[in-house]
Amino acid sequence: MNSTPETASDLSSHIAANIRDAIIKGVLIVDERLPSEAELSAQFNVSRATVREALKRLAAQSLIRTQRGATGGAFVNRISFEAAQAQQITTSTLLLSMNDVSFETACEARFALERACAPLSAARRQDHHLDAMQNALAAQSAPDLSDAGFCAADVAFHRALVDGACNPVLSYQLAGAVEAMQPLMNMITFTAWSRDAIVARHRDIATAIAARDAGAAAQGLTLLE
Amino acid sequence: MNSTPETASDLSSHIAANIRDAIIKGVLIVDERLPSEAELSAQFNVSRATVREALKRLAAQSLIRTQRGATGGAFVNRISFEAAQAQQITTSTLLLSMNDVSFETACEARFALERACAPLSAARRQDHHLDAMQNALAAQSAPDLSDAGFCAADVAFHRALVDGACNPVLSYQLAGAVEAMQPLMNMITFTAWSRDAIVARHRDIATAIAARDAGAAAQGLTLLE
DNA sequence: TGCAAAATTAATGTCAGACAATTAAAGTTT
DNA sequence: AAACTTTAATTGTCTGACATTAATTTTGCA
Repeated sequence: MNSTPETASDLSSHIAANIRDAIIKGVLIVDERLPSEAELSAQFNVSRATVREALKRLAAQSLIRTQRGATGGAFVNRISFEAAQAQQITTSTLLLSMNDVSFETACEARFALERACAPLSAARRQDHHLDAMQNALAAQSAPDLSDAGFCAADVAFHRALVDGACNPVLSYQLAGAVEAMQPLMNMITFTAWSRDAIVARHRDIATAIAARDAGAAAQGLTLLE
Repeated sequence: MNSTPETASDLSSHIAANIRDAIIKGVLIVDERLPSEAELSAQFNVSRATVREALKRLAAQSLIRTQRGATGGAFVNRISFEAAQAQQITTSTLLLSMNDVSFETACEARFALERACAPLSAARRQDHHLDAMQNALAAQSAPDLSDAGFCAADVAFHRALVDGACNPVLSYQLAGAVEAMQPLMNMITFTAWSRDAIVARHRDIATAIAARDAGAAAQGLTLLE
């Protein structure tokens, strides 16, 4: 019911909250044009500069887009999973780096979530998901790969696994958890041995997913943890 | 490595992206003060109004906060799980309402995620989590409760279940999935029978979590789906 | 007439300068 | 020493102007 506390005393916060609520409640629908900045400033009885600051706030949340020109203006955005994911990844990453979350806590969350989508992924994965996993595996097997590169390939592998569930809601929710791990992992130095162990587990998981074997996939994830 | 595409040609987008990257890369650390608006406008060679629009964009993402007065200015925010959750819930809710995601898809995601944290919740739940579940159960059992009220209590129950895992990362990620379901559920009319069935399942789950029985909790969630 | 070029118009983007409001710190008085 | 006053720095807001963009209308000419 409530959208955001927003007790700030700024006029621009207030106006942004006002318009945001209208979008959330469906008073303003997707692709509908908002009144022009001049009209808004008249409606809210503030200057155009203040209205603009409010609109920039909304634009930062991808709630609106603006277009210049005669028929331009601010339009309600249809929030795409893609845009939302990008934002969520940024937020999740900062969240972990700023709140000294332990590697264990983050790992635990990630693996719990991934185990949840392993059965779905085993059931629904398509060829391109398998290809993506194989590519990531190949990348991780390169002997002269940097730690950062290894981690990046690791993230790619896990994202392919998650995307294999073919559920956009799941992919969206998990993208943050998976990607946000990367900086934490980058702080770890992988020995040749641990790399081999990880790649071996990944190989097991990929095989299980390819064979549509949910149990084996879950088991592989458990061992990886 | 990359933070946001941000190919927009606005100066304010550009400046916001610039500062955002500095925060993400750790050039600007938590609680550090940014240069004043006047200094920033000199540095970027733009007007103060443009700098302000950039700062409002960052404020909308909770990346900075501003303070007035002599020693005021813009400061890098430590993003709290709480604030991030609130934003994620807003985004998730809009995402579902704007992209005609089917009730089934959303449900599938939610239950998959919840099953993932059931074992952790069984292991770590504390008394106040159990209390929250019981309160939600009691609310849901009231015979003259509106559908919206029933859904709200449902959300409260599931959030208590998730929070029982005592993993802030997990709670953060799942809050969006759980809360965003509410508007979708509100469109459903529950018959007295289906309400009783749901409450019975919830009771089973609560009992299982209280008994630290992970298997029974997972089973209860599966039946609920 | 038909079509291309030019003018018009309406909107956002940017700028400059001013003043109001707020807050911490320095200074002054009792 | 404590309470009050002044000062200075900074964000918040307003006004009015001009630049830029892009759709629409008008004009001019073949």
